[in-house]
Parts: sequence; structure tokens; C-alpha cells
Amino acid sequence: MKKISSKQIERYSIYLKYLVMLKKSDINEITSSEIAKEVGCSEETVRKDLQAITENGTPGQKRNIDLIINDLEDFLGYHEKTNIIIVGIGNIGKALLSYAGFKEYGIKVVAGLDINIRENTVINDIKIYDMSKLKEVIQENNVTTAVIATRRTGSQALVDNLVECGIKAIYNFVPLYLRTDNKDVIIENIDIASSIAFLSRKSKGEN
Amino acid sequence: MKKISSKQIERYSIYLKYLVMLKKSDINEITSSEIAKEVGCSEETVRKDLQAITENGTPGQKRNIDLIINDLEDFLGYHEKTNIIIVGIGNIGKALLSYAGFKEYGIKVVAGLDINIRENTVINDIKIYDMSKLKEVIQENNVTTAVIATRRTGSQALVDNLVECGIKAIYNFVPLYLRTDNKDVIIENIDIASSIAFLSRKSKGEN
DNA sequence: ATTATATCGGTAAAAAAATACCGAACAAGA
DNA sequence: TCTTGTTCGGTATTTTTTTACCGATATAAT
Repeated sequence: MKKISSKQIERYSIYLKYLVMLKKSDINEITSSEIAKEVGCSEETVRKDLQAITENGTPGQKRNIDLIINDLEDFLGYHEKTNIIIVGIGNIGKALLSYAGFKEYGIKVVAGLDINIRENTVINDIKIYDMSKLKEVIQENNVTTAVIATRRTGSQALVDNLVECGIKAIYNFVPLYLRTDNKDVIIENIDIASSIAFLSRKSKGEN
Repeated sequence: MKKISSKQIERYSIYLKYLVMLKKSDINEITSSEIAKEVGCSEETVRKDLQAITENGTPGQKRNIDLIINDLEDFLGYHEKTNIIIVGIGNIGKALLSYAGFKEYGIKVVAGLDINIRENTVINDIKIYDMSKLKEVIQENNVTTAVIATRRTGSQALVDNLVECGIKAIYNFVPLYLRTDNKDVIIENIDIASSIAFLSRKSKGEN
């Protein structure tokens, strides 16, 4: 299979949302050019994107939306059941524990972790454990994906620890660039405040 | 000034975090190749990146970290004071109201907004208003940047409304692809759950 | 002072991504 | 059945991004 660029992946997610929306309006077929128009890229780009992950359309015929949606969801991993843990139960951690949006992407938060946790803490039906239980929680739940939202201090050590425990994917809300030498592990660094600051600056023009 | 690509911008943010970390260890000078090694890109890329936003270094001499940090922060907009509002005070909205990370990027949350708000609601010293006050709040605080974290329903209409009220930058946590035809307005669509699902799938290999 | 070392910035080359073009194929209507 | 209109997928072109090369220059050691 051909390599798929990150920009392509972003577009997939946009296509999907658009198609799902159409589906709700009982529209069942669509052409590449219609998608292109909505998304704001060229018709050819859409075709090339779709060719990479779904079966070819028939010339002269519109594409079946259900089929595309299914293949997009497949590609984006929504059909897989994903167990995750959330490490760091501060403001963001708590919000994620209660976030309703996970379900439809197949994500289940199986546990939260933090330091200084009282016994039997539960948020939104999710049990919160003390950090000392980290390895246990990961192994017993067969988790390979972790979201971290701790303070800066010790976050790189936490990453090392998570990798050690068998975590393969880390979604990082700590405003630091965290990394690992382990090539089997992916880390995605998110910095909300930084992104907003830059977005704002960009909107003010002086680029 | 030359055009700066989005990948470049990502790297800037990584450089900055690395340099700030070094600074804390009382390191004051650095070479492009050292940065490259840390970040995992080529030495030439780092130089080209830096050339675009900071003054040239001197051959044979290491670069002054403070200088680079300052120019990076400038470019990324951290030195500007940015007022923002948060629309939609659910889980994520609340978390953002209490998020400590904004300050160091020059961001100040001046108000929250949602429907069905009781009079005099305050969270983390930030006043929460009813949506009916939207225009008022935006204009009185001279806000041009909004974060939205509402439900899906009506979110596109909200965007249209925000644009109407003079908002120029929207950071969107609603899991929909929201857009505007106004070319002066930038919208950045974030979908946490989708990103995590895809990250997880990617880590499991079958790409 | 001279030489060795290592960095610098600019340009050129390579790689990757987006876009445009084109003949072929299917559907619909005459 | 034949014609017209529209979409399809593959290839070619352009654009963007990354990487590599190169002579020049500053520092440090001899």
C-alpha cells in the first residue's frame, strides 16, 4: 500500500464528517467533485485520496456514501475497540474522563491515574488509581494507548515509564515536547495554549 | 518575508521547548546541529528554519539561546496579549477556564459563554455569560479569538454568529468540521477523540 | 602567525505533495 | 442504438518541502 501523508489523513477526517452529515440528510450518493467543493481542495486530490483507501468508483456513477464512510472509519481506526488510560487527573484529565465523544470512535477510558489519590476515587464511573499501580493497570487492562495531562515536572520520566510498561501510543497534553527512543512507540504532542496563541497571531495578519 | 510552512511552524514550537529546557540547565549557547540531533531533523533544516525568523548566526560561533528563544516566542505570538472567550462551558470548556498554561503564552480568558447560565456564575474568577450576551462580550472586551466547545447541534450557526460579531480566529473542539466563507477568519478544527483513535490504530501497525 | 576545526549561509539537487490533463467507460435520453 | 454529458483512474506537470553540497569565516590550538 502506498504511503499516506499526514495532510491526506487530515482530509480523510474532514471527508468523513461531511459524508456523515450528508447521510443524516438521507443523501446516499456523492461524486468526488462535490466533496472537493465542500472541503476546498481539488477534485483530483479527493479522487487520489479515496483511491488509496476505498475501492474504485465506477465512471459516470456516483459513489456510495455508506461504502466510503465505512472505509474511512476503518482507516481512521474508529471500528477498533481501543482501551486507553488517562494519566494526570487535573483539569484536562477530568474533562477527558467525562468526555462523551470517545464512545463513537471506539475508545473506552478504562482507568485514570494520578499521584495522591484517595482509595476508591471514581469519576464518571471510571476508577482512578494511584500512580504506583501504573504497571498493574496497564497490564491487566491490556492498554497500549495513554493520554497524559500531568504537570511538566517529571513528565518525560513518566513517558519513559509508560513505554517501559508496554504503552505504544501516547497523546500528550503536557506543554513540553516529550519523546522516546523506542521506535515502536508514537507520541503526539499537543499544546493547546501554544496553538491558540499562534492561531490568534496568524489571524492578526503580520505573517 | 518568505512563506513559512506548517511543518516549519511545528518545528519552531519544538525548538522553543527544547531551548527553554536547556536554558533552565544554565546552557546559553547552542549550534544548529545540536538542535537537529534533539529534534530529529537535519542540520540544514534547522538552519533554514532559524534563518527565516531570527538573525543570522556567526560562523564558527554558537548561537545565543536567549536570542533564539525571544525570536521564536515572537514568531509564535507568545509576546502578544491575547484575549479570548470560551463558548460552551461543558467538560472541556470548564477545563480550559481553569487551565493554568495560558498565562505564559500571553492568553487571557476574559469570559465564558453558554446557554442557560445562571446570573453571576463565575469559574476560576472568570465570569460566565448567557449566549444572548455574545455580541456585547466580544465587543466590550475587544476579543477576536474564540474557543468553542459546545455540542454539535448548532455549532456551525454559532461559528457564523461569531464571525458576524467580529471574531477572526476560532479554535474548535466540537467534533465537526466547521468552516466559514469569510477569508479573514481562521478556523482550526480539533477532534481529540478522532486523533486518539487514529494514533492508537497507527501504533498497532497495519498502515 | 599559522593551521586545524567546525560552523555559517546560500544555492542546487532530490523528494514529496498537490494539481492539471487526458483518454476511456458508463448512464441517460433521443 | 447512438449521441451527449459526466465521471473515472492513470500519468504528467507544477509546486512545495526537505536534504545535500559548497566556499567562506570565525575560533582555538600550535
